[in-house]
Amino acid sequence: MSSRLKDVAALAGVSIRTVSNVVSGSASVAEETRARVQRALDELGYRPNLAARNLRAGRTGLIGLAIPELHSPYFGELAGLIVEAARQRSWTVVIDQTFGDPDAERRLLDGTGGRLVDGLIISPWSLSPEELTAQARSVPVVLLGERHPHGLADRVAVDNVLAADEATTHLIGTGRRRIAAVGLQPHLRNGTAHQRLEGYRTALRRAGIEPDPRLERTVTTLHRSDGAEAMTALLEDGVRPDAVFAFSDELALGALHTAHRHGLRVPRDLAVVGFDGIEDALYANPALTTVAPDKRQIAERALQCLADRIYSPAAGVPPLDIVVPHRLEIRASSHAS
Amino acid sequence: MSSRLKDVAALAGVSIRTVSNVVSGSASVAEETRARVQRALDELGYRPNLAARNLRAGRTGLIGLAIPELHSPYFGELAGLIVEAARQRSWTVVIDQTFGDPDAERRLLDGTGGRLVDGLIISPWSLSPEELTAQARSVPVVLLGERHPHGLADRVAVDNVLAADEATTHLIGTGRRRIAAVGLQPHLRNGTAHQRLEGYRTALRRAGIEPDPRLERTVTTLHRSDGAEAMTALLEDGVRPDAVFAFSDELALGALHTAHRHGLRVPRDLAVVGFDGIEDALYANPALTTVAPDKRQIAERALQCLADRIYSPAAGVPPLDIVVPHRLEIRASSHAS
DNA sequence: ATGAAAGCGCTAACAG
DNA sequence: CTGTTAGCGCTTTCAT
Repeated sequence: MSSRLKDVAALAGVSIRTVSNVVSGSASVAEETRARVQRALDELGYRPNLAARNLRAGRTGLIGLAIPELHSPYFGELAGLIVEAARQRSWTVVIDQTFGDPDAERRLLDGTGGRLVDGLIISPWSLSPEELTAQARSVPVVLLGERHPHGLADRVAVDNVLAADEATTHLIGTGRRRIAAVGLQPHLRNGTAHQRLEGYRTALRRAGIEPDPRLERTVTTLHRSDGAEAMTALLEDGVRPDAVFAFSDELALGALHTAHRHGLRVPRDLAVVGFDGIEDALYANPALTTVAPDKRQIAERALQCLADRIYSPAAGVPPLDIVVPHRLEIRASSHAS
Repeated sequence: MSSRLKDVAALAGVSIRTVSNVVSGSASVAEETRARVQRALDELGYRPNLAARNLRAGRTGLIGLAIPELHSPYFGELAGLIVEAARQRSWTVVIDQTFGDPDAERRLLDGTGGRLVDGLIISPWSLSPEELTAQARSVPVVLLGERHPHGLADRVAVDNVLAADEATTHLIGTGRRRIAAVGLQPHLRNGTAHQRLEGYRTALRRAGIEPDPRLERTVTTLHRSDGAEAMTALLEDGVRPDAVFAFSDELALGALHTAHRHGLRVPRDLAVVGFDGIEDALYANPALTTVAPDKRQIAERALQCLADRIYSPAAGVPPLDIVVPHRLEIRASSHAS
């Protein structure tokens, strides 16, 4: 088995306390003693037991990251940035995938299953803002994406309404009139898709175009296959879109794929715009125009919020609602036809 | 602050022991007592302190997953599967990104920084097999991908030589003769790229084609941008490839992108095959042929190895070298020209 | 069926 | 500068 401070102390012929001091480097230790202890440390291959340290400290140095799924590019990229931002603050990240299961989201929020992490970053899919509010919270929480009406937790997100408006306005500016919206998710309580729809409709109306319900398409998930199916349905239903605004890049890539299969030329016959700014979008053929949230800043701000809550004294600070900037990356898929 | 067993016991008027029994549901408790304790539990919103439980148990229920980067699709997909497979075994995953830094890989393997996880799954990039062997190990380790010559840790991987041979043979079968290999990484000690190169050359020679060094291309990383650059270089160097076998799907997608830009038609003018079986490949335009490792099985087997090492009594079992199946997914990007 | 108490490995307050 | 010891919150052995 692995050795403990006691073993090292015995071997070096000093007290446990001295070994602890050498390990932590905190208090000063006589040079000769330190050398002897260090030798014992090396000989036994001592590794501190973090469970014990955590119990003692009352903190674990772990933060939870709860996202719907790790395999989708958006969440993969975001998770990578969060893990890195956490590491810079000497935190370690434990990852939970909720797959949009409302029970899983609830369980993580209310801490059933035990208190392990010092804080939680969660990107909720299935819980409504009201339910998010209702959940008891055992540690500081940061919400990604979802709005939190009564402000009981910090929140970091882009302005979805504005971003969708900009994307749609851009399409209108390239001469498109029959712009489909792909990505409605009425089965989820989550408000993100709704906000993007709102921005889309607002932009249309501003341009004097009345939103056509047949151009607004529901999807089950945000994956490429859903985008491909929605595109197929749009083409088969004969609603003749001249552009697609997809609520995720994956949906957009699926739509692009179907468009190619049907012999449509992008952007000549059909313009396509996505949302998320994933790496794939840049290398798609043609390169995909996308609304790119500043993911690095999302990660950074979320961790900053957690750090403030965890380390700062009182719980006096009111919940923050942090709006992170986004950029409309215009690429070949939405050039003028 | 959060409440402890002691607080609940005091409120319910029972001993700590009884509360613990109710929480764990292990020993039998009188129905009336249980109800009273449960009420106290609910009232105080008791959440077990996992650090304490871990210290007591001598295990943390955490396993480490160390991968070069989370944002790349292959590792994102793999990490998602591993997190899910771990959850089914009641383990939680903490993620480390090494970015291929040899020091980071060493540190994780030898447990410097303390013992937190019960086991470690690591996908090494920069350490040579020899170095991997030399590292002291504080917990069971499973290596993904890299061969471990002296067999001091379990290893799970596809047969890279065979898989590369198959991919190359497939390209030869479509009539290609000038097949470029993109993805050599001589600056890394890791042997994966070398194995794929070996399979590639073997297939060429079997078909009577002498490998042309000018068709073998080095990359810095396995990202799309590297694939795009390598493709540009291939075209500018005038070596006129009629096919590209890329050692990752990302490289292949980058190459595909560049090919399109240069007006080449895939697969007519150029066939492209990737490696990894990522989701993007299926939705690329044209859909990308790829060597797809059974990632679910990689995750499953890796966790099985850890479980055996962690729970099984003696360390008698010799290290396993598990070869996971792969499939050559033939798609439009490599159809006959 | 329940209570009392030891002890997991570590840090830090207290003593010397 | 270094030794002794309490105690973090939990599980479990030993008693009752």
